[in-house]
Amino acid sequence: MPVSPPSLDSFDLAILAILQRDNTTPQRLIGEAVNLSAPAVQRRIKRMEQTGVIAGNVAVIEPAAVGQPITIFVEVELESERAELIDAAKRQFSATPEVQQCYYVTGEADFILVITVADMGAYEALTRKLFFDSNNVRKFRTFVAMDRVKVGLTVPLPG
Amino acid sequence: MPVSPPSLDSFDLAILAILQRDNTTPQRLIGEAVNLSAPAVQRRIKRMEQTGVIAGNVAVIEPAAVGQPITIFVEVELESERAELIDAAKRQFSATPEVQQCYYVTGEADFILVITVADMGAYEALTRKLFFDSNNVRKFRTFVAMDRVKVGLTVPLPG
DNA sequence: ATCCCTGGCGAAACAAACTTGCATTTGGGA
DNA sequence: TCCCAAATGCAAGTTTGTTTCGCCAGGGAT
Repeated sequence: MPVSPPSLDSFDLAILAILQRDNTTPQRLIGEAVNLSAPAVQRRIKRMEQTGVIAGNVAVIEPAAVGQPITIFVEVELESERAELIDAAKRQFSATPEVQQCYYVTGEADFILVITVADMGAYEALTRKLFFDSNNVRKFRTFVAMDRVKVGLTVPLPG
Repeated sequence: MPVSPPSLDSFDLAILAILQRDNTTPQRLIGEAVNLSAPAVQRRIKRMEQTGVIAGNVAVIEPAAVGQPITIFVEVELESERAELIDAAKRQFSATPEVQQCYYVTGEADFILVITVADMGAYEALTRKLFFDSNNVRKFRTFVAMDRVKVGLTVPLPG
């Protein structure tokens, strides 16, 4: 929830570059890296958290280690694009834990989903629940990930 | 870098569920939530970090706040699928900062990319660099995200 | 030009969380 | 039953993060 129009200077960007790689970095070290005192770093981080520049602080879990070794992409095309039905789909996808990411897109598809499952049986069950039972899905295309070459939420930062 | 075959019990899973939502949660509170002492929580976290169950701890940055408001999906199809050329593509995509995520997939495409850019001009320049100059890209399909409905790396946890 | 006010910074005191060592308990196997 | 290994809880020590304070620079009004 953004609070005010943030304007980031090069200090903020340098701090973000460190935090999006490892947010357990001590503020003292961040300060040394960007030439600022630790309290100044702390103030900037707090402000960026309040203004929503920093959306969250999370641990990244290896899916394979918790029994979800398969990552699948799905392009979903709806029958009807009525706003009401779009919203219903958004809500359903958001509420499904196996749906790790969901984007509403332009182009030949309406949604793109990133799904994490234990095995293909689980995926098959999920497709039935999400797509066949929906009555508003015209078709969907499945891409199974053989290699998670690059994974993350890292954003390129200017400077 | 996994060290040993990890086996997670329900305590570990409960801890992970908390950390992948907010890894700044004090260990004392985690302990209260899962009925364990703070040091026990700390030991388990450390072990999961060493065994690679926890792949990292990162701050999530709002792309729009740092001048990268556009998210784009790209399906890439190569001319040749020789292993050597596949590897070259993996390396190039990995090394490109705008490529936030890259997966090597089965199906009608070879790669799926998640790209973050400032504007469509930047995307156009990137396509030229990544695809047209490559001489190994048969075609690619672009999907521009209108709504990032659900974003994250959260993994569904049993229990 | 001076005064005042606002915002940011650095230094130090303070509080909280993290880490470590040790005794105890629990569970399995001989 | 006895013993050993692993994990837990407790308590102390250490690091980290947080707050408070005073200082300095920039802007606007008098």
